[in-house]
Amino acid sequence: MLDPKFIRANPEKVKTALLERSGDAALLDGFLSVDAKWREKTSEYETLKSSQNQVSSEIAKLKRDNKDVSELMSQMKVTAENTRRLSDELKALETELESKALLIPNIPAETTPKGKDESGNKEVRRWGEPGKFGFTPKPHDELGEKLGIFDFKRASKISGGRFVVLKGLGARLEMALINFMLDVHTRKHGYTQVFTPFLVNEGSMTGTGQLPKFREDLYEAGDGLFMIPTAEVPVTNLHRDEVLQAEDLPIKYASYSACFRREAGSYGKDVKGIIRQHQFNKVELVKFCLPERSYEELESLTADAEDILKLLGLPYRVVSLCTGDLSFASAQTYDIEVWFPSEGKYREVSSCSNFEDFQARRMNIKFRKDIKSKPQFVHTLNGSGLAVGRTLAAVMENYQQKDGTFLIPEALSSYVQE
RNA sequence: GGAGAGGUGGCCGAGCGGUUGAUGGCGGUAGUCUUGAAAACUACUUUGCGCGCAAGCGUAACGGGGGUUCGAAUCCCUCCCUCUCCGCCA
Repeated sequence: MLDPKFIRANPEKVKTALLERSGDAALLDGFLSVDAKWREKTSEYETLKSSQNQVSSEIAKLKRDNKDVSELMSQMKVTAENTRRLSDELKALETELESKALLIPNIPAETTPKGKDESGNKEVRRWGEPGKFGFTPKPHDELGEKLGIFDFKRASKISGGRFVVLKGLGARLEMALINFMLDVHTRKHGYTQVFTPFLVNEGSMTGTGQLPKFREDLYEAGDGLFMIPTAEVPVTNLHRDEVLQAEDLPIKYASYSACFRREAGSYGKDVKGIIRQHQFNKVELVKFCLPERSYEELESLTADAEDILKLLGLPYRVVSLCTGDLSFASAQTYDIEVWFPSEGKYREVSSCSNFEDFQARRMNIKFRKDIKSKPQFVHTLNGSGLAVGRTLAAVMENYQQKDGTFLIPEALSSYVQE
């Protein structure tokens, strides 16, 4: 959510930003007109309420002196009627205003490249050289099925499409990657590990921005609960409605979770392999930090995620998403893409974003500089560190041998030893 | 799932429907005293929103929502959450 005061003061700026990220400028006009009505109604209501409060306390005094107040009270019946009516109108406007405000996306950072879609994204850097194979490299799903470590058939029997069963070394490697990533982030990069519920309530989904706009992407579990599409949701919401101490910032969490996505709009995309699943594992990095430091923190968070690929020896590149490709809540995002030899291209394994105070405002997460200063919103960031299934696929493809087996990267060897 | 108890300011904890934004204590901040510290004493110590250049004024908030009333932390309804006991269960 954007700051209403900022929107009022800079309507043109917000409009430009909306158009850049292919948003709807009518959203803004709608917000502003309801906002104007709301402010007018607010002052009308508060004025009336003020006089009502005054008379009420007068009645209290008179009553204590045993004076007759029946006439005053019958007069006040009318006033009470009016304040009730105004308050109802005000509430309706508030609801409308809130629902409009929740649909306005974040404003892209100055440093976010301008562009209308994926083609406007800017490559920032590359690391590693794609390996040379003396044969045609095979896709990971083919390797996995041949080796008996992926079972798509049985997965579709027990669950359906876009699921996989990992077996033997496949299952072992998946867990190994999770533990390896968590170890690196906690021991080397200083994150605190958290393990959270995979089901969250509606308030949490609204806080991080999945709701109200992206309900169709989520699995609803009933009883008001939703299955998380990423650990970002429970972890960022950990500090919802809290005032943090400035000296505790930045707070850095690393969290493993299974992630659940309906992939409603992706029919026909990545139907083979384990690239796009309804359920997948991910280690997520989340930070809460001082506003003036959030862009430095974005750089270091991205570097922390990249470090996993370096340690695994997987070639990758970092791409800065352009305004048109930016996700709803983000001000700036770096995608980390790992090399897939069978496709001859880089594919996303991590998305690292600075949300500035967009999520913090929705979740009411503040900090206090010192005891005397007012609380203000923190900045929140997150990024995958990394998507586990895709990393496993990349390991298999990049380390594959001519005979259809693959080597295990040195960094993982201690994690898969029997 | 059944039975009971409870949700008040950073924390603990009061609160006959009427100067209660809320007694008191702890904590915190500033000051007095002291060579320094402690102790003691004094004062201050919630946040959101609207209006205003500002000082400030107004309004709202005692788990959430609704109701009764001139007036609700206090009464009624409803939902949520926590705890205890029983049942069931990895």
